[in-house]
Amino acid sequence: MTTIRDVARLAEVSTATVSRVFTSDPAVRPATAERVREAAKQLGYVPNTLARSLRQQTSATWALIIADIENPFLTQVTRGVEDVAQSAGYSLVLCNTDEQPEKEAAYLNSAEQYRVSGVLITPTSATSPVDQLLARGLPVITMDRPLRPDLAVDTVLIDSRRAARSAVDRMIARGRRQIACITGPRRVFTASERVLGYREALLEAGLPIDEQLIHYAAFNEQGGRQAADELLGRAGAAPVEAILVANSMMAVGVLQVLRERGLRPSLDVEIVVFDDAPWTGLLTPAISVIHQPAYELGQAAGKLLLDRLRSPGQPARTVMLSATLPPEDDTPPRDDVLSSALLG
Amino acid sequence: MTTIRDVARLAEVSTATVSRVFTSDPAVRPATAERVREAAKQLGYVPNTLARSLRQQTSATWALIIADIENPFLTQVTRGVEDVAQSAGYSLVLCNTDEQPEKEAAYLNSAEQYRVSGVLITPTSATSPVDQLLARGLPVITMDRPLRPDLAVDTVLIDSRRAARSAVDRMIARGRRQIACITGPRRVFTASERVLGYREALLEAGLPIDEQLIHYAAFNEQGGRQAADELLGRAGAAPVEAILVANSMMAVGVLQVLRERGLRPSLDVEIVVFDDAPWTGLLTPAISVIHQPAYELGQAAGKLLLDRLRSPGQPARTVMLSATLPPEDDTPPRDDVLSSALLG
DNA sequence: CCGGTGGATGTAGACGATTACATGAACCTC
DNA sequence: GAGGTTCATGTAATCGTCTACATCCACCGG
Repeated sequence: MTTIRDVARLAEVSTATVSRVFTSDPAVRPATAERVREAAKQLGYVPNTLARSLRQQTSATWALIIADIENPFLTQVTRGVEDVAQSAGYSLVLCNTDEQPEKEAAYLNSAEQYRVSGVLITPTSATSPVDQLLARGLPVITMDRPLRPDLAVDTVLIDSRRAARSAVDRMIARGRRQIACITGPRRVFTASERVLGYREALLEAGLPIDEQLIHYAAFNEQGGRQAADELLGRAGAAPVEAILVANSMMAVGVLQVLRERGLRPSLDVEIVVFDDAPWTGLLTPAISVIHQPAYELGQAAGKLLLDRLRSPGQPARTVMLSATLPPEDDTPPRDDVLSSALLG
Repeated sequence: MTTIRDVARLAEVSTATVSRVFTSDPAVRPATAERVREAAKQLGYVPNTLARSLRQQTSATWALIIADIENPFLTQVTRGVEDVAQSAGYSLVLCNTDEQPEKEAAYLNSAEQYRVSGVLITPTSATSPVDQLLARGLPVITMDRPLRPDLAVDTVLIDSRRAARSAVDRMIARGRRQIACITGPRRVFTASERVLGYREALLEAGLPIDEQLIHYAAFNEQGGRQAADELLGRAGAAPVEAILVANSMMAVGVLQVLRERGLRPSLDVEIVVFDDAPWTGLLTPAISVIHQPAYELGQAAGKLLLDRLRSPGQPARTVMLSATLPPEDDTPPRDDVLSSALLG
C-alpha cells in the first residue's frame, strides 16, 4: 500500500504538505499541490481513512441500526437517512438486528468501537442499552420507537396510535362489530401503540373489548399467518368482520390464511394494514392501507443527527409525524362492485 | 475516551498485557487477566477498532455494495451475506448505489479507504471500476451480474437466461403467441440475459421475434408501469397475450397498468415474474413466478469471499445457481376456475 | 540596510492499539 | 549450584495521518 510518505518522496515535499493537499488546506501553493496530486495519481495513492480517523478522533460515519432489513418500511427509512448522510458527507454503516436484543447490543458496542460520529436506531425495546454511548457524548437518534424517557435522546415517531384509532373508527362506522387486531411483539412500542389506538376506538364507541381478538405475533409473514390462523380457527366464536394488521409483511400472512379459509378480504373480512406496500393496490377490491411517511422519518432522523453534531449542547427533541388513512370511498365495497372491477 | 493506557495504569500492568487480554492471548495468567478485565469494566473501556485495524493493517469488515436496497431480491441476498459474515466474525458495511455508476465508483473508492478486507458487489455494469481494488490484492466478489471476463474475480450468478427460456416455452405451449418481455436497463446483465432466454425460446419454436414486444425500462415500479403503458397502448397492434417481467418491483407497475386497462392477469394476459415476492400468491388467480435463490446467492458469495481470504492465490471461481419455475398446474386457468377461487 | 510581516513548507509528536524482542523469575536437571 | 528452559510480563517501535509549532524566505516601509 502506498502511503503519504511515498507520495511525499516522489513529489519532493514533506508529508505535511501532502496531507494539506488532501485535506484541501488553502495554504499550499497551486503549483506544489498540482505536483503532489500528480505524484499521488501516479502511485495510485488513496488516503487511509483509518489513520485519519484515529488521528482526528472522529470518523465521518453513522451507524444505522435497524430491526429488519426485509421490512419495506425500514428500507424506506434507510433511504431517507442515506440521502441526508450522503449530502452531508457521511458514510452509513447499516446493521440489522433481526429484532434480537443480543444482536442489537453487539452492534451498539461495535458502533462505539468504530468511533462512528452518530447512531440512528430502531430499538428492539425501550430499554436498549444506549446508556454507555450517551455517557460518552455519542449522539443517538431513535426512530419509530422511543427509548426510556429519562434518556433524553432525539426521537422521531409516527403517530400510529391515532392512525390505528381512525382506522378502527371507520370500521365501526361501516357497521363492523367483531373487529380484531393483529400486531407485533408486545415489547415493540409500535406494536403496543397500535393496540392502544384500537382499544380507544372501541371504548369510545361503547363497544366491548374482547381480548381474544387481539393477537401479538412476530412482525413478519409467518407471524401474520399464525395469528390469523388462531383468530379464525376459534370454534364457536362469532365470525371476525374486520382486522387491523400492524404491518405489510404480516398482512401477506393474514391474507393467505383468509384465502385458504375461503374468506374474501374487504368483503367478508375488512382489512386495514399499516404501511402502503405497493402491491396492496393490486388486490380486488384493494385493501385499505395506512400510509406511514417512512422516507420522511429517515430524513427527519438524519437532520436531527446533523443538528446535534453541529450543536451538541441542546436539549433532546422529539419529532412526531402523522400517518394517514386515505379518504374513504363513497361506495362501500359490495359483491357487484367486485365483479365489475374484476371482470371488467 | 479511556484508552488501553488508563486500563494498564489501574490494573498495574503494561499496555502490552492489557492488549493481550483483549486479543485473548493465552499467555496471560488468569489472575492478571481478571484484574485487567475488572479495571476495564470499571473504566468502561472499549477497544478502539480504528487503532487496531491501523496497526494490524486489516479491518474485519466487508463492504457490500448493492444496486437497490428497496429490491426485495437484494435484501434477501444481503441476509445471506450477513449471516456468513457474522458467523465468521466480520462486520458488514452496506452501500446502496441506486444503479448509478457514479455512486458505485464513490463507494468502491471509500471501501478502499476504509481498508475493508473484502468487497461484494452487484455491479451496475460489466465495466465497473474494480481494477484498482484488484490491483491492490483486495478480494472482490461479484454477485448476480458478472464483470469483464478478463478481471478474474469470483462470481455467483443465477441462470436466469435458462429460466426465462423455460417460462416462455411454457407460454408457447399454452398457446400464447403475442408474447412480450419487460426487462431492466440494457446495461444490466440480468436484464439482457432474460431477453436472450426469451429470444431463444421463440426462435426454437419457430416464432417470429417482434422487437416492439421487448421493452427495456428502469428496474422498479415506475419502469414496469411505463413499459406496460407503451406495450399495451400501441394502436392497431395484435393484443399482447403474455408478458415475461424481469423483477417483482416492475411487476407491480405492470399489473397496475393491466388493471387500469381492464385486462385480467393470467386470464387475458399471462404474466410470469422473476422473484417470488410473497404477495404474488395473493392475486386471484395467482400469477406465475420464477423463484431465484437470493439468500443462497448471498451465502455462496460470502463463502467465496471467506475462501479467498483464507487462500488468496487460487484461481477465480464462478458459481452458477439455477432459478426454478414451479411445476405447471394441470388445469390451465379459466374463467370458471377464477370465480370458484374467488368466491369460494 | 534592518526589523517586521506573512506566506509556504518542514519537523516531529501525537492518536490507540499490536507485537517482536528483551527481561526476569521460577523451576528443573545433573 | 550452575546452566538451561519456560512462562509471564514489560519495553519500545510501528501502523498512516494530522497539526502545532518552527523555520525559511521574500518582500516592505522607513
